[in-house]
Amino acid sequence: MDLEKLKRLQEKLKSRVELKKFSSKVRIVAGCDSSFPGGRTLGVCVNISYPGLEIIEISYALLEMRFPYIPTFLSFRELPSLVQAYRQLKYTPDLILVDGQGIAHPRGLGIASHLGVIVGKPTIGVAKSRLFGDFEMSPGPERGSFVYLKNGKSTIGAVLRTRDNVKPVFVSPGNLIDVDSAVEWVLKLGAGYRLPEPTRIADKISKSLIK
DNA sequence: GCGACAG
DNA sequence: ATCTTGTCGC
Repeated sequence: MDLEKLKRLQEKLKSRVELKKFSSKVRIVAGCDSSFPGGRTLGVCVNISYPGLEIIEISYALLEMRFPYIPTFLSFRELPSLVQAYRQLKYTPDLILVDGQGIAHPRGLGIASHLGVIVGKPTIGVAKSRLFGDFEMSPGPERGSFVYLKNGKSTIGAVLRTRDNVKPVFVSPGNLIDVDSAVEWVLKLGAGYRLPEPTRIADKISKSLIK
């Protein structure tokens, strides 16, 4: 594998990322996540209703693993199965949440942005830990408080508390949405857990599907 | 050279 | 991510 070549591909795709206010009507939100049973990759996409937050449909794809885990190159490992699973969905979601970073990435193209560019839909990255970006202090202890993630002078995401006194998550826009709308929607899609329902359920299904 | 480093 | 049981706390 030629990482320098992949870096150039990421930089090229980054130019197709568009950050804008998100104000579409939302009826369906997809959650995407993957797991690695044996030497393979299991990509899972779940369509959830909004505001009901009920499961509408589930799709998945199991492929041979072609790429190792290398920080900042996560999408080359997880996207093949995720994109295939996404394309098998019967309904097109209005918004997609992905387990990982959006633009909060060294080259501005985390897995949520990469997927967003490929499918041309609004995406949000929700990660359980930090990859890139700086923040002065941690957010307040109560659900809803957050601090912005910065890259120099530009805002690239937020460290958001989704539950009282629980470790915050890292939210960043993937494509066709901005930081504030991303934070707003992650909170709207939450229901008492650290992770928003789309990603939490996708992760849950991904793990139980292995059995 | 050293430290950081999504899942 | 994955390997893995019970256990402390709200």
